[in-house]
Amino acid sequence: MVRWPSERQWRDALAGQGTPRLLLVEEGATPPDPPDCLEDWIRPPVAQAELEARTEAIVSRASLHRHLARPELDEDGILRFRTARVPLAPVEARVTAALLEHFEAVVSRTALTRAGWPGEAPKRNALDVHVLRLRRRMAPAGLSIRTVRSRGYLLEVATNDL
Amino acid sequence: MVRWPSERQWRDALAGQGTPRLLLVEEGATPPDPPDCLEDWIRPPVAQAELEARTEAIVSRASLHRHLARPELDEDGILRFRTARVPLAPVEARVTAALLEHFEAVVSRTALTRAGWPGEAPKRNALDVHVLRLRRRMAPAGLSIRTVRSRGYLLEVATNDL
DNA sequence: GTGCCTGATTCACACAGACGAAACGGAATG
DNA sequence: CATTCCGTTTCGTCTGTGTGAATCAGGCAC
Repeated sequence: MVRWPSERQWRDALAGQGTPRLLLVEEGATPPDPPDCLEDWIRPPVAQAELEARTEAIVSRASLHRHLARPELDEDGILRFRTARVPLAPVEARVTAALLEHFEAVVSRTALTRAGWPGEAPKRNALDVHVLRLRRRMAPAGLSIRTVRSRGYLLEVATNDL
Repeated sequence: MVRWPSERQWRDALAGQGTPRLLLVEEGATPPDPPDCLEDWIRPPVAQAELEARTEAIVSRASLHRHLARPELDEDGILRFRTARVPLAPVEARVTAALLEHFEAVVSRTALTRAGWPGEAPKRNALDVHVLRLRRRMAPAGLSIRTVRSRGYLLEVATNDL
């Protein structure tokens, strides 16, 4: 539940990660063009029943929309998740493929290194840097890479905690 | 625009064929669970602006939902997409045809080159320039060509990000 | 706790290669 | 003719990738 337009930033963030949202359109403002099917709006004041009905409706639509529940990577290095398409560079694509083979599970640094550089591996830091870059690329698509110290990394759907 | 629940049957029919619809929920009735993303409802009386905004929103969602609605290119080199018609020059038309065969997927530069110049290919930059020109032509029609570095290009529906 | 070691994060930089854009001139079209 | 089409050259920009160094963070020894 987001105020519009005063909380526009938050709304964009939610939209980016595919979370359903209900906008409370403030006096005089006009509702924005919805970026997906998981957005609705109301103009307060409004009856409790109306609010509940609309909430239910978007949630219901959300469940219809769970097509790509897990990210997929095609052979051309395009990562698809929900409605997002993220093009990945060659090294990043290979590393990501390794992470996807164990989605939501830990993959060791050595495994990622082998995946990313089939020939000879560069210095240790190269992998770190690629993980950093991957994180930035995937963030808008609602994915995140979590560090498991001294064990490896883990690819997961971004959560909403701050 | 359908009354609910008195015209339930009609609504079901529209839903069945995937037509966008706006329900006018009658006094005392509760809006139904939406069967898809192309349905919304309002409870009269309602302001004209509100009505227009909601109509626009479903239509906009409808266009997002046309994964199946792709641009088409006829044999005279006219590209059609959503009401727009864009005439293409011969080379551009062949390149575009190749892009359309893999709509929303990557097509390599070499594949595009083969498509555009069945005989002998010109220099590397010729393709770049044609892509540039194509981009300018298609932009008004709501299409865009995305670069996937070192892999090729990808034709997609233009998004409205900033 | 304090201090230290090690692993992780992040930045800034260097470079090569891939792309993009503009401008030019000639050929084709109507 | 006036346009449109099309290939080339040139040059500037952006991206992918690896490296080194500074900073941060967790955990262990004391």
